Amino acid sequence: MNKPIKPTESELEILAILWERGPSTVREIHEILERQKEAGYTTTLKLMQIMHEKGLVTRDASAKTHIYEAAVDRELTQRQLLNKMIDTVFKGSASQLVMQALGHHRSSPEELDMIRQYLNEMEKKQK
Amino acid sequence: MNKPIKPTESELEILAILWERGPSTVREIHEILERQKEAGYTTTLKLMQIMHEKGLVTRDASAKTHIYEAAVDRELTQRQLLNKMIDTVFKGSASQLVMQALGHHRSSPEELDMIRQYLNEMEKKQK
DNA sequence: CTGTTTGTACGAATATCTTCGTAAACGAAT
DNA sequence: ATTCGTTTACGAAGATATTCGTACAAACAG
Repeated sequence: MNKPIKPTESELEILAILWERGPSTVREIHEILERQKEAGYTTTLKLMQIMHEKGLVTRDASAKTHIYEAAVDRELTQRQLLNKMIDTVFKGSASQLVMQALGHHRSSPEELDMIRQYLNEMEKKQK
Repeated sequence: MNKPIKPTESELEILAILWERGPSTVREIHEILERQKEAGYTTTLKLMQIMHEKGLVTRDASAKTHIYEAAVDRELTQRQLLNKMIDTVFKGSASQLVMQALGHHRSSPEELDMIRQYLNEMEKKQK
């Protein structure tokens, strides 16, 4: 079993931005981060340096302004976080999580259709 | 907006047990906890005392052996954790979370049926 | 070249979480 | 009453996360 990726709250916020934008400078990340929460520039910098030490991001330091990129796979991270959550908070029942998620995060009919399709495919494959 | 419930990892594990068992003593919780992870008794005790300070649990201290009970609603907590996760890690798309959850946490056909039913009901109500 | 801006590095203060040792209180058994 | 096992209270150490000030380097403007 691979060691689980366990980013902290703050690290996750940065990862999310990196996943969305692709390779970015500290300043770019910082500016987006600032919209969501109060933060000093060096704070963001330090966080990203730590993430680099931990291997959560890679960086290109060839130019003066370094460019950071997510080093952990988005889907893999999502999956790990979800599984942990299912285990602890939903006593192992994924469907309970699914219903809870759908119940309170108003989804469009299109999204619901997509999920329905997905369900059908899953059932086919299971045979 | 109510202040979000933000239990730590360890606190969540304890809450999960309390939700499952209902009111319990420290020893009862500790014994279950021990099956999942290494932990000293006083460690569990301290955690639950802190949770009491934070208002995550209530306790009946009338007898020598105190009895603890979850003070935060299970569904509400689940919802808040999920919403946060959807926002940060799934860029706001609940359906993406749903598919990710279903895809990797093999669910039984019964569970899938339950979800399908749930989807239908949701769509009806939305009209 | 000199001063200003923009960036990284580093270290330290602070906060929060986790763990556990030790002591005191209590009840039950001898 | 003394002892023994169980429980709570308290405090502190260790680990991890968060925040930011300061120093130094590079690029840039004049």
